[in-house]
Amino acid sequence: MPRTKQFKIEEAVTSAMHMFWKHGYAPTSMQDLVDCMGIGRGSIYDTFGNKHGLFLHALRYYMDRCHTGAVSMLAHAASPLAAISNTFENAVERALDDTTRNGCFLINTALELSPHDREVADLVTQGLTRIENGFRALIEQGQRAGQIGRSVDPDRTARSLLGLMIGLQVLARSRPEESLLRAIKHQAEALLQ
Amino acid sequence: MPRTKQFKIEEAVTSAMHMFWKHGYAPTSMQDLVDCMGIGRGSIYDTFGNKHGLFLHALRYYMDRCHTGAVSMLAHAASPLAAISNTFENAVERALDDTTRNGCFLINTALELSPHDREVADLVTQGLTRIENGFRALIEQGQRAGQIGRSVDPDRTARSLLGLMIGLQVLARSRPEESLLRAIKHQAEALLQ
DNA sequence: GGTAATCTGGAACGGTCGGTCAATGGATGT
DNA sequence: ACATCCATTGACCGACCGTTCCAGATTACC
Repeated sequence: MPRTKQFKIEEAVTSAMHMFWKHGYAPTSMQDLVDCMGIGRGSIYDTFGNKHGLFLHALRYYMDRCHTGAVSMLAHAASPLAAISNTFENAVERALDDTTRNGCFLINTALELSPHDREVADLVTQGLTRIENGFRALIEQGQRAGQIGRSVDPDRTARSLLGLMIGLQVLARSRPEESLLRAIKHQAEALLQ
Repeated sequence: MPRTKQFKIEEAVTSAMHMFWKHGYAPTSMQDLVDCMGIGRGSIYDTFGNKHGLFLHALRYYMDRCHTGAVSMLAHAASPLAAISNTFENAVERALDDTTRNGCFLINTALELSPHDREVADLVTQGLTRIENGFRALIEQGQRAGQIGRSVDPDRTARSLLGLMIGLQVLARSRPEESLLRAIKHQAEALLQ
């Protein structure tokens, strides 16, 4: 009966995500989004409600993508310790390759919108907690495997790793010098001795 | 001959700084600034050129204030080790008191504008470098005083402390839970053993 | 092929944006 | 007292904001 959607929602959200990721929420105009998503204004409003709704979709999509990416990376890692190390190594390499200095969409959003936007803040908290819990689980696995010392406190160390990862992502966007990023990665590994 | 300025530039910049600090650059409108600074639009443009110029003034003012604050704090600290510990403790306490979740203006700005604004990026780099150098100097002082072990690498540890401090400030704005902030502070101290 | 349902792109909306400017006001030197 | 000159103000500007709406195109079912 009805005409079917002409665009792939996922592709549209992906384009919007990259736009918001690079420029942030406020500086991205609906016209920017119309241009980069390749669909009309009406279609955007019909599908996502408004700019804020579209942003939430983009952020959720980013978080899902990161989550599945992390899960598959973890599955291929040689050990829990290697998984953590790889996570930081990936972040460093992405930061050095990334000439557009995008950093991490979740963390960019945490600073821009968390204090003023409840819905976004909830998503951000959920995302950060997931990272923290991932680190903790890996530490505990590593300890059970005898690869990480029992003297390492899983709670506290997971939180410290989260702190270091956030610092890394902020520097990736604002001061992406290799020596700086590598020092932080090295420190993350040192916490697990 | 001429009429003298009716408002104190420093007070006006202070008001603007708090506005930008809380809301960021883009979401702060000139009308917001006119309202909070208590002077007319024309006076703002005469004195600071434009919105961007005013922002640079506000950021420079913030950095100077932080710098002098840090210097006086350091002068009163019992030791280099205590100075670093106090720096983190202050950050934690400010984050817990700060119900408006402002975080650190420099770091908020690093994420919002550094990739897209050369002048701001230069200021941010300078600010971050100053923090890093401050940590390194304190570590070296602590080592000379025999309070910090020789096994601590000043370069790498200063960079790690910078990473942890950034993480702390991001979390202050996005997820200010005491246990989280305290874990990071604790880790900062642990790096100096 | 008719028809109903939906998608689509763009014109148009009121509001707000950053920025300008002419008129007013007030302090100083004569 | 007056002339001078700058600070100050707020009305005003064109541009752009997010959002709405609609006319026309397209599709799936009868």
